[in-house]
Amino acid sequence: MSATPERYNPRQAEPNWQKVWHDRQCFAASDDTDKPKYYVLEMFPYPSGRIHMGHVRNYTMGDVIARFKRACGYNVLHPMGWDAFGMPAENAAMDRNIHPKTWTYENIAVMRRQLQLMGMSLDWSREIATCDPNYYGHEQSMFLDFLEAGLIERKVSSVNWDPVDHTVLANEQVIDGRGWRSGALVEKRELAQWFFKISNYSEELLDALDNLDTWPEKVRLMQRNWIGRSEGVQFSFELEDADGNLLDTRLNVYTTRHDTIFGATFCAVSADHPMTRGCAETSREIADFRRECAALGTSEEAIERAEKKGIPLGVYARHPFQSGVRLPVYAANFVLMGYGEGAIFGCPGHDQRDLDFARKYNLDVIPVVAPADADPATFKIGDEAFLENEDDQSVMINSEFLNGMSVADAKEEVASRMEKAGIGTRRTNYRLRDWGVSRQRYWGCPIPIIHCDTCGVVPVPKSDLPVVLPEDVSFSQPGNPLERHPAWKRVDCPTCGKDASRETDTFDTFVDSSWYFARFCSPHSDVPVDSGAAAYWMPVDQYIGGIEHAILHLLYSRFFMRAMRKTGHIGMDEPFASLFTQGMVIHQTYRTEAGEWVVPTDVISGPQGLRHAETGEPIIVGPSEKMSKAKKNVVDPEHIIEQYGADTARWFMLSDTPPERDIEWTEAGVEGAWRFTQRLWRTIGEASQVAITDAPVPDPLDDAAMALRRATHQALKAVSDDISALRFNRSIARIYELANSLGQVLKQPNRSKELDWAVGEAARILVQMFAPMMPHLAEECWKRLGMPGIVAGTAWPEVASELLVDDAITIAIQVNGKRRDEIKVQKGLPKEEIESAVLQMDNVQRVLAGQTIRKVIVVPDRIVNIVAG
RNA sequence: GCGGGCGUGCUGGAAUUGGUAGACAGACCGGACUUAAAAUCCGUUGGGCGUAUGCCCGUGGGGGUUCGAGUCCCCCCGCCCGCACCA
Repeated sequence: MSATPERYNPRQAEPNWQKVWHDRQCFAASDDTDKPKYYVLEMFPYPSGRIHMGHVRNYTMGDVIARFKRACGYNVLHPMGWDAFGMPAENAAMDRNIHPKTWTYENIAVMRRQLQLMGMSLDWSREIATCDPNYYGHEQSMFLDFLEAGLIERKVSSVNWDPVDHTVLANEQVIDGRGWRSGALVEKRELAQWFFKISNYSEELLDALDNLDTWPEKVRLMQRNWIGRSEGVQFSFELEDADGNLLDTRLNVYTTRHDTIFGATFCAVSADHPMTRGCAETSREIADFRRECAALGTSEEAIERAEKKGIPLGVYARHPFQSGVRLPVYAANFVLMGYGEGAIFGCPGHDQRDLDFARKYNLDVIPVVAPADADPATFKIGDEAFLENEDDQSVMINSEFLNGMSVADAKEEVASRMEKAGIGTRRTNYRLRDWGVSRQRYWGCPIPIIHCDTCGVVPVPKSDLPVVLPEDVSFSQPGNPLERHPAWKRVDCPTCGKDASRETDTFDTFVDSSWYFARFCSPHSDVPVDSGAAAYWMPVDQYIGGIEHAILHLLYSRFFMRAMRKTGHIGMDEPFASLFTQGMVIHQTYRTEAGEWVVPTDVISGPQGLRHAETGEPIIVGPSEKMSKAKKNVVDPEHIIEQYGADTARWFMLSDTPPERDIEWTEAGVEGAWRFTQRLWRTIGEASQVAITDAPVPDPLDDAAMALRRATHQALKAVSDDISALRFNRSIARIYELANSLGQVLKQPNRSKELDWAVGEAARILVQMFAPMMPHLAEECWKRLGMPGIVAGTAWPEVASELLVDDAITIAIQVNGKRRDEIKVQKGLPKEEIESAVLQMDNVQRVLAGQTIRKVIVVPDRIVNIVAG
């Protein structure tokens, strides 16, 4: 890749233009509130070490939007920061004996430099890192405000506990019931933890989704399901013992299928239900069963997939409407304590889990809903529960006073009767649970709470904030270093002055990322968010990130805004006006015959197929998967930049594949992008030989000049629309088209003056159009064309709308739906005239020979379809 | 288990949202240039029949609605993702 004068050399050009942009402070967002604002934000990265291709894709998309909007006259905020707390830093500390802080800041330095190499138009003066006390101190202060506002509570919940590492494990860290690092059998353990009361906002968070109409439908649906609103009835059963004696406790259950009450044949309570706990004290079997359930883990998936099991508790529930009918009460592994009342009645005919359970324990299965055309006497349930479909005309059977009713009517009737009898109430229930934010870890934001033997839980006074993490910690022993720190924990109680101890739990890192976007508005303010700056910049106009954050991060952020509003920190509810979720970067996987993963740079193709570059072993190609260190199918962005330049990498990321889909990184694709940068350079070089003038449009224009102008402005319109809609792949196809047209014109000898004028216009607009994608090359080309200033400081060109419509258009002619010919007509020609012209055409006459015309459909400017037979 | 998504040439994808399927790109093959290679330029490429400017088939499979379906509806097949302490 030696630089000849003919070739564009990104290694020289890119650092040069990056310096120019920096010196001119092109990308610093001013707080000039007179200008219309545009806030574009990509999800900030975790500083894991080096940027990866996923970052390149994400940040390139955001940068295209930022540069485009800036050119369109907006005051653009495009900041960057670091989601800098989290477990990998602690893992590094344990594995490599490096302090989490050192590790994190070293990574930040590397990644900041790499992002700068990419030519991102970021406002670095606003950079924040969540592990900086200047950031997390404000987080602590908001926590105290939330606490005072009643948005936070402390309660006990169960976690996966690794008894060897003395740490809580994420579900994904539990593999076959054992801790991923220690291999120890994982226990369920009850811990007192802090919760944000997000469930206070269940209904609001759900309803407000309707207004987020520029979010992907998929994400809104995922959030709706996550919040999980259901309409049902909460009611209580009377309980009796084996001998039929009434007990003094009742069993509360929640159900959405109260219509099936006559099909109930058992009750089931969670293994963590107080009733089960009570029974476990006197029964060894029940205690064992509880232990078995605990080993299942806490994930809903594991619980639902597990074989349905239970154990009788020796008590019976009296049917509310059928005296003498009693239902055995089981503790069961598929009933979740966190949902509803942690207790259900089982109706095996109409719920698959209940049916599986009933079959296992030989319980009765009574069908109570049947298709309208079924015979109630013979309708039976086989291996599949009969579920009511939405449009089903099902009717109630075997249900006394409900017989013959629809499911909806039966629900209504049962709810009313229960309310009248005083045993139940209608209730809207949500699946959304409160957000547990306590983490028993070091590298996170300390929770600003003090525990005092006398005063109990005492908030740290705001004047004592921030509670700063101690740096002199060791990771040589398992467990949380804060727990065993000699001095940090000890503190005087702010209320009574006696010896007390600090909370040693830190926040879930989702707390850090739930408000960083608001902090970017005023990153140096001495309050969490400056209200004036936030009122101007918020909400984020375009948020871009991975689909993996579709639920938690986005839902927590939506909650946080509401909590911040309630405590006076911000004046709006929704953080992200528009959301875009981009796909992953994937790559083929390579293995040796022995099954070892091989990095792509070690694979060479030779006459005998793919071989290992060093050992010569044959290489087996596997499917394309998300780039991961584990499978070694990674390509290092910095390596690509060194080889081809940032513009080529950026261009490749935007070409061909729609941004929401997974993109496959291929060497051939990168080569193609590289060749195109060179082609643009040559084309612009040739165009620069033509005098570029700012003379007005020559009048009249010859046909060739007119055609090129049309192509230019049609491309400009399409590219503008496509960038606005984040359809980068389509805008790139249009740029190729214009580059092709311009290249063709430049090959023509003896061009007219008018055509050369159009060449100048096309070249100038072409450069501006690809500038958001390949900003360095664009600056170099701009200079070559002799244009004043820099592209980054130049307004987006205006579309000459009179050139967008061709006066003659080609429309297809179909006979019986099959295309037979086409006709070129004046745009807007009336139906009748099109019809008569078409019917006279030779091809049409030929195809129609001997047939009767039954109907002629003419859609002006679109199509003609002749129905004949 | 529950919930969601996707399926178009050899490949990535496009299709004005019901109106000429395959834009644009990659790859391959052929040609030009070159001592040669690279680069560049030109051309071919969904399948089948065929002398044809012609016909038939074709958007995972099957059925339906419609003058007209890649697009809308129903059923089926295949692949992928999420499921609350990874971030």
